[in-house]
Amino acid sequence: MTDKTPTVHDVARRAGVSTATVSRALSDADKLHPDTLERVRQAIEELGYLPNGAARGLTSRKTRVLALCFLDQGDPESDAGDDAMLYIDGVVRGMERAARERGYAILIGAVQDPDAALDLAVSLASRADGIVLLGQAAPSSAIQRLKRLPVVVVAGRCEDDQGWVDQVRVDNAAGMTELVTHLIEVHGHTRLAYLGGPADSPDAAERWAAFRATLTAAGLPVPLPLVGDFTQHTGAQAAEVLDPVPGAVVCANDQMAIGLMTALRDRGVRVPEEVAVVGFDGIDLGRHVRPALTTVRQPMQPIGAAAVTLLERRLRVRDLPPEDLRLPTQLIIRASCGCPIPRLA
Amino acid sequence: MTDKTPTVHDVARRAGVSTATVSRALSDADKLHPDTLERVRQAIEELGYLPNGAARGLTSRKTRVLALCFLDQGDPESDAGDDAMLYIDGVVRGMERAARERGYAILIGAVQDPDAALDLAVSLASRADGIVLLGQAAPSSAIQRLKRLPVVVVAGRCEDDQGWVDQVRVDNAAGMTELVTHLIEVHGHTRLAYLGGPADSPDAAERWAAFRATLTAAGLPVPLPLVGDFTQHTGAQAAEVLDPVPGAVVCANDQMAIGLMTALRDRGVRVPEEVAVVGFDGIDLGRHVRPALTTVRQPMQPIGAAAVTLLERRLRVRDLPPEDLRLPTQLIIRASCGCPIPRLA
DNA sequence: GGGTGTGATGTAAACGTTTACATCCGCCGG
DNA sequence: CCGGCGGATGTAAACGTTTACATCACACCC
Repeated sequence: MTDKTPTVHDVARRAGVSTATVSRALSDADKLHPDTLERVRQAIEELGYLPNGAARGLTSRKTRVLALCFLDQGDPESDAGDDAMLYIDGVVRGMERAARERGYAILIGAVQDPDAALDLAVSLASRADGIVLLGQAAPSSAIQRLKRLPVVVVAGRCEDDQGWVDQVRVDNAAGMTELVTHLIEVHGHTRLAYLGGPADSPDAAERWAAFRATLTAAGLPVPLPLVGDFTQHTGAQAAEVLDPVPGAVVCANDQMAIGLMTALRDRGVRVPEEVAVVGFDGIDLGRHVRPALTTVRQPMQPIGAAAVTLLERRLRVRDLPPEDLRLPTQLIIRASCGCPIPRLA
Repeated sequence: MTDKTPTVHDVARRAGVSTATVSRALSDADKLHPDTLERVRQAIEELGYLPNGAARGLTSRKTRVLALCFLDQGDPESDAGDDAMLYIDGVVRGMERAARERGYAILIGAVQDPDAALDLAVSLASRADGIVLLGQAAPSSAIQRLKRLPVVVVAGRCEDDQGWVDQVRVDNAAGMTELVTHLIEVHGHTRLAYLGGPADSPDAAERWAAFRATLTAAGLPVPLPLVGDFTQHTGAQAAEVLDPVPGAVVCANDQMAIGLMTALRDRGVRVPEEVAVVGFDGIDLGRHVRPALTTVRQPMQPIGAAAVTLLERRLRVRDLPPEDLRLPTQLIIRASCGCPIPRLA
C-alpha cells in the first residue's frame, strides 16, 4: 500500500506486454488487438495507475493545456469590488468551453502587480501549448519573451503591439457609435455628458474617441468628459458633479452607469424621464436594475472562444500573418434610455 | 531564427557554465555567485529561453498546479442559464487567489456529462499535484481512482464519501435554521411554504431537512414542498401554484426566489407586505432586485480557498485523518422578508 | 604546510513517457 | 514453397530538466 506510484513499466509487466503497448493503449487504443487492450485496461485499473502528465508532455512536446494570464484587481476581503472580474469570468468560461471541444484544459494564473505579469506569464507559458494575455497583463516585454509559443492578446493596449501578434478585441467604436446614434436620432438628445474610464484602459480610450467622433459628425457640441475608474462608486460621485443635469449621460461602463442612476434617484432626479443614462459592457446586473439599463453588450464568451480558436490555429500552422480580430458588439435597448419598457427583462 | 527552441544546454553553453548552474539560477538563485547568476540571466534573455515545464515536473515530481474539475451545466448559446456557474466562478476565484499565494496555478476542466467526469478528472489529475472535485463531478469511482494524489471534494453528495476524503461544504443546516428562525421569531410567520431544489442535489436535501426540522421544533406545521430546478423559471411557475398565498415562502436558492418575486408582482401580490420571500446563496443579483432579497450567503471564495488549503496541507503531510470542513453561512437581512429597508443596498 | 571546512560549480544518472524502427507471425498470390 | 505484405507488438533512444555526489579552489587553524 505504501508502494511507489506505478508507472507504465508496472502496468506493462502486470499485463504481460511492453511499455510501448501500454502507451498505445492510452492514446491509440484502436491500434491494438482488442484482447491486449482489455488486459492493459485491467492492469491499469488494478494498479490504480495514473499516467504522468509531465513525462507525456516531455516526449510528445505538447501539454494539451492553454494558459490564461490576467490581472486580478479585486479585493480579496470583500466579494464586491470584483467588477472587472465579471468580464474575466465570462472570458474564462468561453475559453474553457472552446478548449474543451478541442481537448484542452485551461490553466489560469493572475497577479495583482502588473510588473509581475511577465514572470507569471513565463511560468504559465512553460506549462502550456499556448497562452492568452488579458488586458493589462500584456506588456510588450512579455509578448516578446513568449514569442516562442502561440500568444493571443485579448483587449490589450492598442499601441505598438498592433500587427505582430494575434489579438482579439471588441469593436468598441462601432458599439459606441450605435449607442450614441440611438440617443440622438431616436430620442432627439442634443446635450450629452460623458463619464469615461481610466486613461490607461484601451477600451476606455476607444469608447471616448468614438463618442466624440459621433457627436462631431452629428454637429453636436462635445462635452468635457468626466473621468471615473469604472466603479459604481465613481458613478455615484458623478451625480453630484452633473449640474445642471444634461439630457443624457453616456457611461464608459455599466458599473458607473448603475452607480450614477442610483445616486440620481437618491437626489430625486428621475431616470429616464429627466435624464437618460446608458452604459457599456452588458453585465447581467443591468437587466435587473430599475430602470433596466440600455447598454452595449460585449460578447465575453465569444471573446474567450475566439482566443482559443486563434491559439489552436497557430498551433497547427506556425507562420501565419497575425490576426487582429474585432468582435462585434450588440446594442441592447432597455428602459434607461427612455425607450418604452419591453415585455420582460 | 528557425532554430530549435533553446534548452538548458544552450543557455549553459552560452553562459559558459554547466546545466546544473542554469538550473540553480532558475530555482535557487541565492546559491549562486552573483556574477554567474548575472551571466546566466543574460544568456536566458538573449536566447529567449523558456524552461520546459514538463521536464521540470518530471524530475522534481511536482507541477505546482492544482486542478479543478466541475460540471458545466450552462447553455453555450445563451449567456443566461449560467446560474450554477456564478457559484463556480466564486470558487474558482477563491482557489486562484489562495493558490497564487502558495505559488500554484489553477488548471480547470469541465464536462457536461457526469459520466465523463472520471476521464476528465484523471486527465486533469495527471498534470496536477492535487485536485478539487466540485459537486456532482465527484462520483465515488473517481475519488477512488485518484486517491494517489490529494483530492478535495467540494459540495459533494453526502453519501458514502463521508469520512474518507477531505471535504469542504457549507453549513446549509445552520444557515437555513437561522433564516427560518428569523421569519418565525422576528416576523411572527406561522404559515411557511417551501420551494425546494432538485432531489439529486445534496445542498437541496440539507436545506429542506433543516427547514422541516426548524418548523417542527417551533411546533409549526410542515408544508408539502414544491420542487423546482433552481432556475428563475421554476420560481415563476411556483407563483401560480401558491394559492392561497402563504405568509412566507422559503426558496432553496436565490434564483428561484427572484423568479418567484417577479411573478408574484406581476400577479399583483405585494412583497413583502402580503407575502415574504427569502432565498439562499447570496448571489450578487439579490442585492439589486427590489425588494432586495433576504438570503443566506454562501462563502464561495472562502470555499475555494479552503479547498486549496486542504490540498496543500495534504501535499506536505500525506497521512492525516480526512477533514470534513463545514464553512459557516451568513444570514443577510434585506427587505424581502419584511424588515425595514436598510440605508443602502 | 597538511588537514579541513566552506562555498561555488561540474558530472551524470535518473525521472516516466512516446515513438521510430525493428521484429515477428500469419496469410496471400504466384 | 517463396517472397512479400501488413498488422501486432517489442526495443531502446530520446525528451529537458533536477539533484545527489564529486570536484575544485580557497582560506583558515594549529
